[in-house]
Amino acid sequence: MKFKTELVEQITKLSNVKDIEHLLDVNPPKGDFALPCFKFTKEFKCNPKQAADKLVGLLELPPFISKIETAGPYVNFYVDTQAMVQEVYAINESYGSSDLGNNTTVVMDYCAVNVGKPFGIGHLRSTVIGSCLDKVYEKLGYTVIAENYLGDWGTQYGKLLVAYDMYGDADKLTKDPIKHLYEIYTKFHQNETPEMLEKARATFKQLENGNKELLARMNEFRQFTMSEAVRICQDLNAEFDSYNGEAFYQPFANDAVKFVQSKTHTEISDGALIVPMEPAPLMLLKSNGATTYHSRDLATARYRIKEYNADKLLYIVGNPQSLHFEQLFETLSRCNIDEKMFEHVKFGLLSLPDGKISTRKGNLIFLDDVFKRASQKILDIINEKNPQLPNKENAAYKIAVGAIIFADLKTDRIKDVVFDWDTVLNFEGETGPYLMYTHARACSILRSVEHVPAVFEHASVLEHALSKHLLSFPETLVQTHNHNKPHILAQYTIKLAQLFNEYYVNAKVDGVEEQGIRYMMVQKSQEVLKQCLTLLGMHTPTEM
RNA sequence: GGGCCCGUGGCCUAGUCUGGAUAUGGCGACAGCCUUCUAAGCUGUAGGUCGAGGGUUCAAAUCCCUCCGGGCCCGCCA
Repeated sequence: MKFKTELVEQITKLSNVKDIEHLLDVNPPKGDFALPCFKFTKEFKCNPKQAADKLVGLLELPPFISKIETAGPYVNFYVDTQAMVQEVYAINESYGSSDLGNNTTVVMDYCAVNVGKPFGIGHLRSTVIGSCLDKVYEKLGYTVIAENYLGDWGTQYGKLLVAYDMYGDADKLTKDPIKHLYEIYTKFHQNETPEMLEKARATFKQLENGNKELLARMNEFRQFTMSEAVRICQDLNAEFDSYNGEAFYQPFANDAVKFVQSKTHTEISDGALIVPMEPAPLMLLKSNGATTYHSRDLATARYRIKEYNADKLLYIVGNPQSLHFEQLFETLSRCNIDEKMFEHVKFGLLSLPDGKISTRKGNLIFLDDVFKRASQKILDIINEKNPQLPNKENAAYKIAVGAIIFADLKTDRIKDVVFDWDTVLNFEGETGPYLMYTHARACSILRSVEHVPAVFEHASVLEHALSKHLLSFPETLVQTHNHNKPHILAQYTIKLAQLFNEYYVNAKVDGVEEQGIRYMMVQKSQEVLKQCLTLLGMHTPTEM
């Protein structure tokens, strides 16, 4: 915010105290900005309270400061409401955009669906976090390449192929492919014997050796999986530039192994080729010579840097894989690739009230079912509150998706989440529907009230907090980007909605003297709210 | 045995990076507010040893150490 920047500049001039920008409290108990003066005592040779008084005397006040006062060791600054409202007036559809990214290219790896497995609520986290960061980075001037790194290689696909041989049904496969594959895969695990496992390994080996029949079948499974993923991701407003997965990168794996061998020390351990490191070595090749998850990831990283000209790679993958990525990044670093290029954007585990989710156990919750139940409940609410709303089913679905996305993005991604239907089906308070409803309310005013020019002299205390918050949107985006944490934006959006609703009930727009300025505040609030929702991957209904 | 993460009112949660004034909101509970732009809203009340102990500091939810509780991970799955 320009007010903060200018104030920091003025304060910085007065002493050698460093980093005033961080010292300045932007959300103090009194005023708009507050400066604690403890750090000035040495230079000013006095106590903190006297330092505060001295600073007030020395400071050349910028014109937008309407009041300044000391409170013990603090200096409190009050920003003139009218000055802020004038800044708000300048908000437009490119508000918050910047060239921070300077067109550097970031490859984001998220969603990562597995062939033959349904899109469960577990994949949701990666997808919504990744998609939000994708959009925020784009807005900040980065070129983002989103890759849905398909899980389609490894022994588990030997299992899937064997399972299909044993339990597969062509009719069921055409009717509901993903459910059927999931069924037979679960059945395989329930009945698994050492012989079956051996057969799965052998089958995968044949797949690796290029068995045409098996490859064709895998390809068929892959197509089914992808079309389902594309459909769900579309609903979630997540778009991918590539669906290259493990099978795609597999052919580059041996080259990657040679590359690592040429750059850094490797060892043979129990017949496997490893890069030794603490606390655990990274395995490049299994004792039978087969490539590993790690060698494919090394190949993938090299490919992305070379073919996509990536300057940065973000892996939006769950917490449990932390060690995997530490090992991967350490190895790349030993190969003289700058470690700073890589970041594991990790997130907490999603579990059910009765424990872990596992494809093998078959207790997965299908995302479609969550959408369905949430839509139904929202449809009931619409029928009760606004039965004449056009296209109700469609509206309910979009609101439901927004509710589910927001529930996930609202809290720090690092925290584990226990899936709970009551929470998911609550649409009041800090929820997606609350935000969308707030947006619809704003749109409703803009539709029904006449637009008249804003008179800045009508600015009052009512506009103060809302204006200040609107003006901190650009910093919020930068912070969201700095930490790769969508909840920073989500929390900002909640606060915006709260302030707007407060404004809504206290500042009537239609037919009052202040109509112009209030209409403008509603318009700008709606604009920023719309941007927030869009960046979070949610819809922006104009009525609901 | 080793490593990583989390712990904030009954429940969920912001703030921890970068120490600063009476710790942020929500759910649930209770009490109010629709003849006026959408009540999926707004206002108020009750509810807190910020897991525990020690240390650093003028100042600790925030930094350091120890411990406790929970989760996750530690080569031939990915």
